[in-house]
Amino acid sequence: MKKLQCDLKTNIQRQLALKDAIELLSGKWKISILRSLYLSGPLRFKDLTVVSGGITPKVLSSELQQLEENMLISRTVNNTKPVTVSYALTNYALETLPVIEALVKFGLQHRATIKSKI
Amino acid sequence: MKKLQCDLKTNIQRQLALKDAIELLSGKWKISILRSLYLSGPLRFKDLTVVSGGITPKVLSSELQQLEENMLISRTVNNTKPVTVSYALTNYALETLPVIEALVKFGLQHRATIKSKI
DNA sequence: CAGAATCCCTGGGGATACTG
DNA sequence: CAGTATCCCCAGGGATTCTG
Repeated sequence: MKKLQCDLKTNIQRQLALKDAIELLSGKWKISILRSLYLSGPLRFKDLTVVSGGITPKVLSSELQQLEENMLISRTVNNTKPVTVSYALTNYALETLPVIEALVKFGLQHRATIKSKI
Repeated sequence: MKKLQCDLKTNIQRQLALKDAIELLSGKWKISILRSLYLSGPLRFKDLTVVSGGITPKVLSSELQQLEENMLISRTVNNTKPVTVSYALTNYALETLPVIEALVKFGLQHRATIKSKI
């Protein structure tokens, strides 16, 4: 009984945590952005528009701001001739790598099973 | 060079796979539904509305249909007095567990770090 | 180059009520 | 109970243009 209550409690905690995580990472581009930064290291605004493939500046700007608010990326301005800005993963963002890896793995499996069905 | 091209190619594959996975699991409730089914085993429609907490029948119905289309859940009708319907995870859906677990883990960490900041 | 400003628009999601 | 039928709404996204 004690055990059961404890389990219930932790499950609720986990349910809430799950919702939080989904909320943080929700959006059409955030996870792809994180993965790009992980693979390529710090990238500039323009690079991200290219790498992400098809995202418009306004939307990218929005996504980046949200990611920065949640401490998942850092923004640094470089004093170059025309000003450039670099975005990089924070250490904290490394915690999201397992999520991304799991998603990629699942996606690959899914593509494989789909292909075998056709 | 050969190696680099190969890496690029697999990265593109992975990028696409990632997009697919995100697409499949996108939605405000899908992942929570999957987790509930995983924890509790097969559940009926009504149960899912309760467990998910606040989802309306129309939306639940929509989410379930999409999940079924993607072979992540199965729908079975039981010949009971008033008809009942059970939803269960497919074997295939088990592949999503790492994703869910990773999300929960991240969510818990996030809550911890947030709490420590306040 | 890095973005802000504007305008637009679809659909995901919700509230409510109804049916078999 | 297990949904469908309607109606509704706004926020997430997008296209385009403009500025420092």
